[in-house]
Amino acid sequence: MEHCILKIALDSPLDSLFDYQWKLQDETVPLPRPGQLAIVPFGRREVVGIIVAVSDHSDLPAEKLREALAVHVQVPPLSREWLDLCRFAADYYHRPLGEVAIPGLPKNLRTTKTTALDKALAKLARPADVALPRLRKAARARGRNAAITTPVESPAQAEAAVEVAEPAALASPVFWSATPNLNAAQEQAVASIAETMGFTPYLLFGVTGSGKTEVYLQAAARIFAQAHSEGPPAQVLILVPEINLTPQWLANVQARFPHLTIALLHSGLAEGERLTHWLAAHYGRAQIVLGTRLAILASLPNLKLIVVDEEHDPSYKQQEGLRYSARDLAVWRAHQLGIPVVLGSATPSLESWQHVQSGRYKKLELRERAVPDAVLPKVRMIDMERDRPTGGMTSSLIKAVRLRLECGEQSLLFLNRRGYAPVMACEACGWISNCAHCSAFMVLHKLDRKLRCHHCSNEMRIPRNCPTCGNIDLQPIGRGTQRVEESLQQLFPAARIQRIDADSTRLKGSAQAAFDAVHRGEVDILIGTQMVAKGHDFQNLTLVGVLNPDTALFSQDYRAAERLFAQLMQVAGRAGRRAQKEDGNPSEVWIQTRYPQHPLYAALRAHDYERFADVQLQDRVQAGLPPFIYQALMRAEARELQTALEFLEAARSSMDLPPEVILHDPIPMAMTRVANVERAQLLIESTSRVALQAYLTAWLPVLREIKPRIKWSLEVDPQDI
DNA sequence: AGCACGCCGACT
DNA sequence: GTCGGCGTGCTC
Repeated sequence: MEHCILKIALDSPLDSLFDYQWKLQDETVPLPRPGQLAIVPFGRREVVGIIVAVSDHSDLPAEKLREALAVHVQVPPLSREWLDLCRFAADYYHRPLGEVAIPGLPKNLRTTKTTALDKALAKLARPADVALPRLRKAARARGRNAAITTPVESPAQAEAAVEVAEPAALASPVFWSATPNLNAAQEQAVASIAETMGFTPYLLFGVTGSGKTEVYLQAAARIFAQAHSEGPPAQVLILVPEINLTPQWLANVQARFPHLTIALLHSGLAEGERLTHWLAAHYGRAQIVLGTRLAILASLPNLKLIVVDEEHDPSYKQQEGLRYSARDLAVWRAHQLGIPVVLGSATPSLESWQHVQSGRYKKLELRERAVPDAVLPKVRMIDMERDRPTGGMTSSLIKAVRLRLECGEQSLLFLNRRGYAPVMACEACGWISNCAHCSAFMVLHKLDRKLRCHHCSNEMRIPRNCPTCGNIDLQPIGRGTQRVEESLQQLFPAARIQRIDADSTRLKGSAQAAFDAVHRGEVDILIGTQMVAKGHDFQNLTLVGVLNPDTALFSQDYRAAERLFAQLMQVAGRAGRRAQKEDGNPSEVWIQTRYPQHPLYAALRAHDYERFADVQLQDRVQAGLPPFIYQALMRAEARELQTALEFLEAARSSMDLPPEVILHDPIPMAMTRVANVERAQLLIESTSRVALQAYLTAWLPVLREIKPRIKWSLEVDPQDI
């Protein structure tokens, strides 16, 4: 045999593998192996693909086959398990394997040039005492948001780890620093996780401050210790919802495991760092991999535990391209490997809560706050009908902030709307600042003196007078964080006010700088969007004010209430993280609302997630909504709305329906037009996940034949409908 | 998705 | 006369 056939997955929407020839050389050159990367000609360009199989025949005529150009022998092959994970995700979300497997790899591995790869491999091979100071320095410069690898190996071992696929065993035992005592519930949770034999999904349910992090870390420590006596060092994957949370997590993890190599994987890394960290995980050298949702697709040869912190968080769902749920893939991956997975939350997703009810997930509950004497903040409603707000703030809330200022304690004001004002309007003629390209308003950004559409790149200078009637008295309507910041400056001229939202943190590192300022006590009043609500551990923060949560109460989106409850519980959790000072004020959460009696707020006031969840689940059963039904959503877009609707109509009638599957009417999307494209959607539902999947599998090839061809996509388990 | 080919409008 | 608009066709 002179040639063999490589079956290769490429990052292309074509749903197939591609066959290439590979010339067999003498015995000294090993045969390509599945999981290796290969450079191949594809059309007129050269791309990197993954060898999925090595075979001796192809179904294609020989003249169509081209030769693979090279195989990446520097990098050990991706494992069978990793390829199976990608294959599962590809099948489940109905995308080609290559579109799942390739984009998850660091860019520097996907180029035909190997200079960056060689550099990274050299870095990994370099003796620890040379590489480390440079990484440390870079990390410090970047506010600890960078690469921190702390190898324990001798130079020789580091070399070995780079050259062979299998990681070298650690010579030294696994250390971890002295740990705080656990309370009984924590101890039991740690024991359950660490003693797990085989696949077990756990829901770690506990309010903010109940010590979930401690449970993850000590469970990890025990798993490291067990693995150490058995074989290669174990790896633990920790997923967090936001990039901004990784520095705080990194500091925690490093303090606990100062001798272990930690890899970070999130989209904020520079490409070089990304490659180094990815390789550290791939070689099994990084024992702790900390990252955002994309880290779920990392190569982890010795994975023994997966943690998904704040598992309810919507950011675990990718909202473009391959629309996967990192949390769901985490559970699948744990199942595949026969290992425990811990989903942690104070406000679990209703999906996970339902899995607990049905016995599929095991609940581990932390009822007390772990810090002795820390008490749950008191939640109060401010009736906005009685106490009319000025500048977005009621007099009660202003008074509360002033009290905290006088005590030298920090306040957080939460408003999930960035910009100065969401709309600008002319009171004389009724003109409003509609975007010319989207069905949305242009948002007023006063500092930039711009009206800006948050959905397309459309910007314009704030008009001096009304574009239709010439009236010079244009008014901002409603308020965003910038406007509240302005009011606060007037109300509290001596206070140090910090705004944290997507606009104020656009520059790299600025978010971290802002959070650091808060931690150092250089900020009195913090105003922010959901960016500040998640996970940050503010020690001196004792007041949380929620300015305007009501809009979500009556939303068309059936998940809005669930999201609002989680968000409010989470932002409430920012208050009173530490033990209450003897002479201090109790931590408080003030919620401005026009519906103080609403059941959602009643549950919140009682810190009663369970009651809230049970009521929601009952509603969902009765209404036939997830998690009791499975959904997929097809979206189509075109210049004309009619074209998109007609396409979906054709799609709907293109195939006979099995009895368990329902197709709804095609409808325009809630935001019909974005950047001059009209969008419509078609909802597919079934009481059976298997029936839904089978239908989609059969349906997709039919859809690809529908003419005229327009842009469309399919999302499984959509979050926003 | 890229990338090229291919056939019709405003410019050096 | 050409630069370039995006329709459609192909990629082992």
